[in-house]
Amino acid sequence: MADMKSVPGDAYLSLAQSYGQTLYGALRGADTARSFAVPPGLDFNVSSRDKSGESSEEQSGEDEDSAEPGRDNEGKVPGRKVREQRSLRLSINARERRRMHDLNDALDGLRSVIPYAHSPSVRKLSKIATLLLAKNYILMQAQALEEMRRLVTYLNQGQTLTTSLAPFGQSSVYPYTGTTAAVTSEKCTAFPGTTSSLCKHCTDKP
DNA sequence: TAGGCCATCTGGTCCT
DNA sequence: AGGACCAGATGGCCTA
Repeated sequence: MADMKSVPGDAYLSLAQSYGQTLYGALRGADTARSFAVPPGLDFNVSSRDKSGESSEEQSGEDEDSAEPGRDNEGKVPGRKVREQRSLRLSINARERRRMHDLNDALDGLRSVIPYAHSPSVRKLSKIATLLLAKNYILMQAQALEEMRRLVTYLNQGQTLTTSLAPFGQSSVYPYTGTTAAVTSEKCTAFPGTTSSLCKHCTDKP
């Protein structure tokens, strides 16, 4: 929570812009549809009520009335306050639901850009796996970028590779060992279709 | 059947 | 006051 609050305004804006692209996006696969499906047991509060809007909320208010037959001095509709509270609660619930759907849309967007097998036969990444994989992917990209920078610097120092070039990272002239290129071909065991260098399970192995 | 994952509800807190 | 965010609780679904 503190982390969220500490995000600089500009960063938050840029995040929000990309976030808005996925907001209410039309791309909702089968998995997403499953995620949005309302559990049968929650139908009372969610699906039927949200679809019919306010009228259904009033119906729940009437339920409250029957349970609470008291009448105030002003002759107001019995349980009106209860009904208002119920209505407020339902609107808060709907807002929270929408927020979580937006969060899931963002996670889907994240899944779509990190390298793992996106075929239907492969199980969708869990939320935690998505975040961990994304973090490792970012770290790996940063490492690769740094390595490329060092290579460019090295080449700019006047060294010419006159001899036949060995595959990247295995050159006898280039002093830095290519870790990323070598590792990325290995497959992860925890997340099928993913390279092991992205997976904490694999990278943590001794 | 236990455990993992998920969606939803709910009450609390903070911010505008 | 209303909205956003968060965390805990709860129950459903799926898989090993």
